[in-house]
Amino acid sequence: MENDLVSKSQLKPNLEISNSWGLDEALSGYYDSSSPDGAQSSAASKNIVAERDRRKKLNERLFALRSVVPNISKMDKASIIKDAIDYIQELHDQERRIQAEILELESGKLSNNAICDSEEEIPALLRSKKKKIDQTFDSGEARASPIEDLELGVSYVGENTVVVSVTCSKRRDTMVKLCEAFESLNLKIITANITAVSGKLLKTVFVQAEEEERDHLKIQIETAIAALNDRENSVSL
Amino acid sequence: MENDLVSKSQLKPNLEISNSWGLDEALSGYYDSSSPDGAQSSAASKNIVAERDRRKKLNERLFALRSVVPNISKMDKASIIKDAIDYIQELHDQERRIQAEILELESGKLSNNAICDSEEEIPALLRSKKKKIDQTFDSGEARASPIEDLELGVSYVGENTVVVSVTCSKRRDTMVKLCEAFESLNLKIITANITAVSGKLLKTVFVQAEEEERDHLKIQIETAIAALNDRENSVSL
DNA sequence: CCTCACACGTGAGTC
DNA sequence: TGACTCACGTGTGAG
Repeated sequence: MENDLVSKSQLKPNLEISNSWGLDEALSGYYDSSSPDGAQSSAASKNIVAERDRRKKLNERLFALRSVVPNISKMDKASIIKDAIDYIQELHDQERRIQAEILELESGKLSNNAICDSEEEIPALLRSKKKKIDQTFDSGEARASPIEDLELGVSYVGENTVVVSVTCSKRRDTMVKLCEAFESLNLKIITANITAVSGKLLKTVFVQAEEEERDHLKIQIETAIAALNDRENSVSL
Repeated sequence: MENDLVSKSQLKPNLEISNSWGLDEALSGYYDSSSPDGAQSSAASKNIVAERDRRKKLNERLFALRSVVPNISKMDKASIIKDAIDYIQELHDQERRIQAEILELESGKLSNNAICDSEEEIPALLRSKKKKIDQTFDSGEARASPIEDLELGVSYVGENTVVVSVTCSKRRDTMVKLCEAFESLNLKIITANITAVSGKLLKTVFVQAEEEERDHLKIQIETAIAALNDRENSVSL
């Protein structure tokens, strides 16, 4: 029997959930309502059908969520949520950049329009990814970055724990930016510590993660920091 | 017994962001694989623990989803997803309008005459949009979470050094806000350290200052943090 | 065989 | 009280 309404039957955006199993009716009328245990089972069956209903509603919502997120990698229940989270964060990022751009366009009104290269901002995340990569590459050479002399170490130390250590030179708001970068990643942070001493800034974060996530984590962090640098460049505060 | 991770936080608006829940996991009992019932229970317990793990992961994801959505009405599992859907759609709408606006601004930039003097250039569209952007942007990634359970200690320790220690509960972006508060004061910071552990946040700052400046410094810091909270509050619709 | 993801029924807890 | 949500353990089917 199909226990699963999400994986196979609803591969397309067709939203007909409908109950592929009609068992609920049979279950409710199955027991005798006159006997005392019948009353019990009646209450129980109500609970059952209510719970079933709740579960169905939750699934409907879940895959309604999937339908508003553009690129869903896997049909996995957890992956759907994860993709939604990533998508929202990307939208947030875009929003940030766009807002900066608008601010510039508004208050700037200067003849210099070099930064806004008339590239449409909203094409979607498919291109935004490309853009991000480009930005990362670009800011790799840019020396005007707010975060300088960056050194990033990501190592697995056992017990599902990855230790991330960052050192960079301390400038104004560097601390803030680093914190922002890490907060934006929604990691499972066990403990974090950041300390500034003699012009340097050291940050150590214990993250709960598998060993296999290490490389991905590192790339994530690099990207987040690069995005910060890029944001800084485009805003040119 | 604790059967649930949400109900407690559901009662009060107090939200534990980081995984206050993910502590227990070390239970993995090994049975002898040679004995038949041992194999049985081993398989069963494996299944159990796997399922439990899956459920936990799903909850974490769900809850991470909640953390990236600004205004969550109810802590309900289904409501979280619903709010996320609404929020994504809202962002989509906004994106669309902003794109139109940027196009308009760019095209108008060439034939500009009186720009940006006021909002007249962008009739009413920008106003609503702008408000929304500010709102979203101001709250950073997500919800408005003021700095709670604040404890502030300022003491002179000799050698022209004042030690400031702050403890508060860790919410989303609390770290960022605290750093912002301190950066805004332009203190002569000798060394600073901030660490997050088990839902709490501890910050220690060594400031070069005279003993007489102590009280003033304390008031300054209190004011800065209060200003952060106020700024957060003023976003309310 | 075993892992993964799921739906299910049930008891416990809340308002 | 009953109408809700939730976590749990279990059975099942796909890969």
